[in-house]
Amino acid sequence: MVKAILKDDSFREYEQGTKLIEIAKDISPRLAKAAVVARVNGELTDLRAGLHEDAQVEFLDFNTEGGQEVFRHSTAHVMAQAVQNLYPDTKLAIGPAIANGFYYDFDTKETFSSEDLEKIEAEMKKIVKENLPFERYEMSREEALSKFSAAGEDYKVELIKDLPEDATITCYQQGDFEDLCAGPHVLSTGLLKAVKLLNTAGAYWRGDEKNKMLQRIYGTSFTKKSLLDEHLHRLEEAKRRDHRKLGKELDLFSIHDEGPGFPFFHHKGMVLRNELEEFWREEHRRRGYQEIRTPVILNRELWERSGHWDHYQENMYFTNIDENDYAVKPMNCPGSMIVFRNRLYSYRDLPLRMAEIGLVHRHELSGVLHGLMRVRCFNQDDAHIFMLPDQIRDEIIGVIDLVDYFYKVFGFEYHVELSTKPSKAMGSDEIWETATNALREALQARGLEYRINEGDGAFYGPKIDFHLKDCLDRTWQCGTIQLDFQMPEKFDLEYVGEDGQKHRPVMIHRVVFGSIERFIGILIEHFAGAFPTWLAPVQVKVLPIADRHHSYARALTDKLFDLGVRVEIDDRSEKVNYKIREAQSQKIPYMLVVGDKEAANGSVAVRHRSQGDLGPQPIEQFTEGLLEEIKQRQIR
RNA sequence: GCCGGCGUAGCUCAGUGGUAGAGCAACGCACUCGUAAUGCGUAGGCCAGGGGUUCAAGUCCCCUCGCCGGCUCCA
Repeated sequence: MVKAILKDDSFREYEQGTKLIEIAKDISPRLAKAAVVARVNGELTDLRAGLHEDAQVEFLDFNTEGGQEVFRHSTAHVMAQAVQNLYPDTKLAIGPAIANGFYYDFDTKETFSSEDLEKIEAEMKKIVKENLPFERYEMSREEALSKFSAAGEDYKVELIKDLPEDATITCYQQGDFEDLCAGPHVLSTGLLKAVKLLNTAGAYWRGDEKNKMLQRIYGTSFTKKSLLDEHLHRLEEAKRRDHRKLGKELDLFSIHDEGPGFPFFHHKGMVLRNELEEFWREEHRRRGYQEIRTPVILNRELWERSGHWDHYQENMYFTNIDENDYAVKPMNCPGSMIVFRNRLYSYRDLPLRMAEIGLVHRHELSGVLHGLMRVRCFNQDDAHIFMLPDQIRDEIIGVIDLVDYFYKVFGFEYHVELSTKPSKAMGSDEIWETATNALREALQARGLEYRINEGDGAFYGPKIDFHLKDCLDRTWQCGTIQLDFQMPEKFDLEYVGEDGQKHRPVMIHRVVFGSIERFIGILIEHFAGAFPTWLAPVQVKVLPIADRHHSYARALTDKLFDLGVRVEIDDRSEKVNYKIREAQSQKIPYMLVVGDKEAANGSVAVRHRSQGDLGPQPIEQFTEGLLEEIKQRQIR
């Protein structure tokens, strides 16, 4: 007999080898019905597998992360089967579950059109209807190699060859389709009731652009059609929040063929942007930063010295002045180096926090441009902190606090990554080790959870990245903290220490918004264009009901204007309903309807864009509340 | 840059080889109105750009540019 120890620490005994699905049924038929996969001693395991020793046993349904992943992964297998049924000469690459679904990469002469996706989906439905069991079996390395090379599955052969010598090689089979797979899988295809193939895309084998480009099909699946419909509906809703769409509708910015990747900011976008910068300056002043501004174009020698000429050239733009080579800055740091070196600092001056909102240009591949999220010129809210080695930890913690404070003001949730030494890097392994550890310690001291992003550091140092999500849950790097021992060396930076000797300072590069453009993109999608009042391009719209109310409405508008409120009046000969509709669709926080009653007693009828009609208020009461809301930067 | 899709009025989109359309927006006139669209009228297009096929091209083919979804890359 073996013990199955359940989540509540109780246990049940079964004969050795009892299938997990039987155990689930024994506990509760409902549990067995909902279960997608089991977790045995922390390992995801097929429900069909037997329990052979005492173990912690847990059953995961579709509502768990692991359950969903297994469910989607099984759907990917069914898709691969459907594709091979319809297009027999297709070779299979890989097909994992991803955040909201799954994909599978195929090598085939066919180019899949949307009609093909429908055909494949129909074929998948057939396979689901057949309710084929997913069966697992193990095989030796040789057996696996001969099986998959005989089948012409070159990519699988490559995968097998890369498995460690002693790895257990497993295959899963449903019907006559089998695939190399570590598993686990759901019991049978019949569970995969609601499937939708979403789109196709090219993807390099193993993500390397030197390799062949494969065809990837993305899809998603759910246990019930209603859940799938809900998900598809959410996707539609998300498209309405797209910053590119809202940027146009709200007249914030535009991007033109005349400058792909170079956004034009319109007046309303600039108002928003200036508010962000004002907030930024206020907070940086408070936290002991000074502000500088350095040129956009600097000569070749500088970029050679900084290492950008060697390590970053393919992303840079160049020009020639008086027969000398110059480059347009892709980063602000070399400019800051020059400012630091401009005079001699004492250890008493450190840490020196030197901020710059700097316009940088980077040559990005045309295919990656995306609204304001990825552009070819953007403003970084940069800062370079020069410090003594023993100030590193506190300074990093200070920046982490700053980023956290900023993101909370906007109500953003974020996740953190620690990126380590890339292949194209300057400096010794030891220095990288020290720098990476300093970042890690700061994260731990602050109790922040983080992921390791191997090899994704900047060429001059490791970094902590702060990622935010857009309307489709795609994540974008915004804030970053990079520790740099290289630049001070390259630029021969020095300060005079307590001992009267010259010493090398350590440096942090950091941004909070990251790119102001990208941050605005995130901001637009996060609020769906309904910005907090302090950021709203127009904060109040005054709506006179008829022409005879114009003078009262204008006096009111002037009064608000004098208080520093961004106010507009809609004095067109239109009905109030029409004016409200327009103000609503512009997502203006407050509409003040004024007619006979208001003009008579000096009041305003307040309408809030999301709370609706708030009724009449004396003007002073309204302005008082409004100014307070703006001052506090409230989200409402 | 690579794979696939797309490009028609300011915006959203119809238009399957035979005279370029609608709604909204703009402009004009009337209406003076109480919490999400008043009515009537006017104007607006080198159908992304270039080349080709055809008696005839928005429509079919080729090239270029741009956009969208991915890959790769990154703030």
